[in-house]
Amino acid sequence: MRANTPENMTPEDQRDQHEQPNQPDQQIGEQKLINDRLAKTAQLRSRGIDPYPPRFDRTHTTAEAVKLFEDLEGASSARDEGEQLRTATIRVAGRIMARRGQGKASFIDLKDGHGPVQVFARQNTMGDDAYAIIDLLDIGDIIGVEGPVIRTRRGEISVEATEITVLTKSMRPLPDKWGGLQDQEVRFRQRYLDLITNERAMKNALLRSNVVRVMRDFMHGRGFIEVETPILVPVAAGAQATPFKTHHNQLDRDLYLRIATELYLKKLIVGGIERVFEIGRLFRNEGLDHDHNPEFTTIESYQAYADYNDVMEMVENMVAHIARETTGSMVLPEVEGVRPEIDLTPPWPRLDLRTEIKERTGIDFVETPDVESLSQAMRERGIHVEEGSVWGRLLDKVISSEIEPNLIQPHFLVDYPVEMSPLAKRKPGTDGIVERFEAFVVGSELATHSPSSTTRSTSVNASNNRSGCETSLVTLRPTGWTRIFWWRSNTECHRRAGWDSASTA
RNA sequence: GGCGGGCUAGCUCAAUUGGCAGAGCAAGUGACUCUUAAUCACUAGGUUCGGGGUUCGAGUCCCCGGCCCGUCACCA
Repeated sequence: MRANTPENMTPEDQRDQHEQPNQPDQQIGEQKLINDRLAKTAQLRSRGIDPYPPRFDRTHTTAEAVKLFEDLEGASSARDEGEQLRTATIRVAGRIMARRGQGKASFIDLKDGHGPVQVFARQNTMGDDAYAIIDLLDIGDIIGVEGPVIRTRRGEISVEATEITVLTKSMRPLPDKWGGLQDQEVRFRQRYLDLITNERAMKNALLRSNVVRVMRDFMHGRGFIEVETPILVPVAAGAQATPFKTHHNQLDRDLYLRIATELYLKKLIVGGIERVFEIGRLFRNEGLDHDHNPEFTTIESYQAYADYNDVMEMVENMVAHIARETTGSMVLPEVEGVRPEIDLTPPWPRLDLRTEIKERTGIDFVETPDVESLSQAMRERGIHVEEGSVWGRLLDKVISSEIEPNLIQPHFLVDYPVEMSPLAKRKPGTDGIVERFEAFVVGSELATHSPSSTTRSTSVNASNNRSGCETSLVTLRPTGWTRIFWWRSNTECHRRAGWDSASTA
């Protein structure tokens, strides 16, 4: 819009015009918005107001303020009709999310960590001088509000301001109050903006904290003790993944960031602890996408004298318990267009791997015992065959592309061929089958009890350095093990719908 | 790494066949003492991701580069 600009002016001419003395305040773009706020900050200071005071004595959260009024309303019932109810004076604090001027009155939507509350500010309530501060407020500022809680004529429970205190003057505009912040990169790199703007981001952060707390309680309730084991390790053992490498200067020695917690937990079992778990970060130097972050959190547990049936029982009960404790139900509601309702109620079906593959694809891995026959069967069904893959790797591809995406409701796949997990416990009475399971929910892997070193064979262990050679010195008891992946992405991960969308419940 | 989609005002998004770069929110000024996506009037705000090319004329077409998203592959 250049209504005042002659059509034949170049952009340079216009810029020159902007810099002329009669338009000294002309600013462009975002800088103008910031300068407006700097000017308001200066005005606050000139009135003797500190725009960044050191503390504020809050008496109520927004949620408590609303409840305070509701309790008063409930107690006074209908007999005080006609008289406006008014609580005692309280003080709330939060960020200005929106404001609506109405002549010599204003409404401010205030949000703190517990939710929103409306502030109702009137000039004849606050007085002319105190009300004047309204003009110096912007969306994004943090303010403290003192006054009683009332219900406005239109029914909104509001703090009726007698005094407003600027706690933090904000310099940059917030994202659109209605459209919010959409750019995923900005959301992840400026997480604070996402938390301010998108209610779901805040809910997810709180949900995650609850998930961890409940998970921890669950494990303690089952007699597991929690430990922390080394993250900087001389040998990155316990999984097949590329580790991050680092160096300790004083020792002049290369170290690795752990790729699993497995080895040290196993040592604790050897040492006599019977049930142990660790929640912590693992680091894997590999590609990243929405399902894979180089650093991610797992819980890993070991339970002496247990087998994979015991561990499956634990996993399904843990997950269902967490869902119930954090969302109120073991059934996660449908997310439109993303996934159907998910029922986590145990027990989850145990699917025999061989049977499942046969039913889904027609491939019987017992009848395709070598790379050639399995590759042939895969090609016939249009499954990508990566040249040079070993047999176990090929079968893993069949599972991940044909079985896993279909396991929307929670399931366990059990009893894997030994070629896929050469170090796992053999299943008694079978030929070439190991006691391995993987749990799947919403088409992706949730937990595993698998490949390495639940065996107690020293010879096998000694042959595989990365799977825990040190434990081969002392024999491991029969032990059940699991590793549960969750929130592999540090950032919000919409494809992990099982956890993520629980927050929308 | 392959293929596909995208990058325009602080934010969310338009722009027909290549023909004057727009709107809503946010911001500024004014009106309004019960609004809640407040309303009304006016104002300002642009290196259309970067570079090169074709053209009378490029947000639009071509080439090079960057970044984001999706997908397949890799990886687990």
